Amino acid sequence: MLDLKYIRQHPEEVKEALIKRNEMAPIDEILELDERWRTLLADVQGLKHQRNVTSKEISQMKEKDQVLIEEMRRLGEEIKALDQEVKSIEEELNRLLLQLPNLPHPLVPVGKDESENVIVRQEGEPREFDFEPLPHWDLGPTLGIIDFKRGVKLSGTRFYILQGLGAKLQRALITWMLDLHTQEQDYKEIYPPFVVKEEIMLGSAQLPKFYDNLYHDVEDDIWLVPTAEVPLTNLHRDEILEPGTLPLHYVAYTPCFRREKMSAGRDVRGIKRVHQFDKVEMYKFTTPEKSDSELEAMITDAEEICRQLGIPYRAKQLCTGDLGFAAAMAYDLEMWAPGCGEWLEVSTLSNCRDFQARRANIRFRREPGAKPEFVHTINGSGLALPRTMIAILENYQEPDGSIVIPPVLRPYMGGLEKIPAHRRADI
RNA sequence: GGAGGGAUGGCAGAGUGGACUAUUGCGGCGGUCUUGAAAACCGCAGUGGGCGUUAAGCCCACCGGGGGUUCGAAUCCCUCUCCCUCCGCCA
Repeated sequence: MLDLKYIRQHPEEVKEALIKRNEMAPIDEILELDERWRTLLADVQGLKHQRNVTSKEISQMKEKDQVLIEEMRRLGEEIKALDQEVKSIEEELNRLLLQLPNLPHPLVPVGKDESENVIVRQEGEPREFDFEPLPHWDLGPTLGIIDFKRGVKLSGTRFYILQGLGAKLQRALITWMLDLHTQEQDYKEIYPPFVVKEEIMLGSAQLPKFYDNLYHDVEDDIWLVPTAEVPLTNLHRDEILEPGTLPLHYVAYTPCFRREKMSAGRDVRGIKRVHQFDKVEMYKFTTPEKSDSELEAMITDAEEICRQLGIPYRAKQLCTGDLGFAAAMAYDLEMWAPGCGEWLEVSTLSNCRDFQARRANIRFRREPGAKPEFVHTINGSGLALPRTMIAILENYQEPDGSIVIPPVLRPYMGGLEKIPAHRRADI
């Protein structure tokens, strides 16, 4: 959420920044409401002051003045009416503010859409194949490690089953990534709930805008997380962190649930875009002046996963037109997948600055007794599992159809070096 | 799921309609004393918002959330959430 006071004081700057994101923001409407709100608020506060003073006078009278009390009763009614009006303006104002995306960081390249993102780095040479590399949607079923049909049978389109060494490979990846982030890097592991309350979705800015993309249980009014970013953002909700607490680095493995209503018809084959997937997510709470460098550090941490897996990848800085709703600055990491022939987005790393902190009311003090300030928050995948699996299967495939297991994962696979090509007859 | 008890400031814990401008203790900050520290003593305190130039200052709101009664609510009523105890069920 943007700061209403900031919008009030810098309306033109806010408008221009949002135009860079291709946003039609109702800034004028907000300013108008704000004006009315402040006028009414001043009025009603004056009346309340009068009531407070007079009530005190009444309390000190030996003989109650019935005329005065009657007058106060009418004042009370007037206050109640005005209060309601103030509240309804606040609600409208809040509704509009919750729909405004974050302002782009001044250093973000201006661009209309993803075609204007900037490749900032590329590492690892795409492997030369002396045979035609297969896409994972062929490899998986042939190897007997992905079962699309039974996934659909159980849960419908865009669900799948991992089995045997496929399931084990994913589990190995999760454990290895968590170990890397917690042991070689400085993240604290969190096991959060996978369902959360509505206000938690509002706090990390999934709601109200992405309502269509979330699974919601109406009976208990509870929401399935689309990413661990949601519970992690809200870990310190409504807290004031004491001096010296920041930065905080967290990492969590969770399944992620997405309805993908907005992507109907896109990426329908394979496991690139599915309703349920696993992800290891990094998250940081920092001071405002450190958030830029902490984002850079997190990108390096995510790249380390790509590097150690030995998969060619590139880092892209997102232009203003492609930034996520809550992000002020963001980078994508993409792994090369030779089978389906595309760069797969395996991580988006974003600095949200104080946007989520303001929504979730997460603050810190610089010094004991100092005024609380909003923290900055940073999130990034490290990494999303299905796409990492795709990249491994497609990059490490052999002519005989087997898959070489990346060396870093072998200790997590019981020393296994290959997923063999032959499959068991009963599956 | 059933029955009962709770929620007050950083923490503990009083307060059952007007002196609450929330008692007190601990902790915190500043000071006095001291070579220094402790102790003792004195003083200051939270959060959000409006007005005001970004100052001084004035004002409003906040005792788990929301609503109500009243001239006036931490206090009375309704409702929701969460916590605790016991019972039932359960991996």
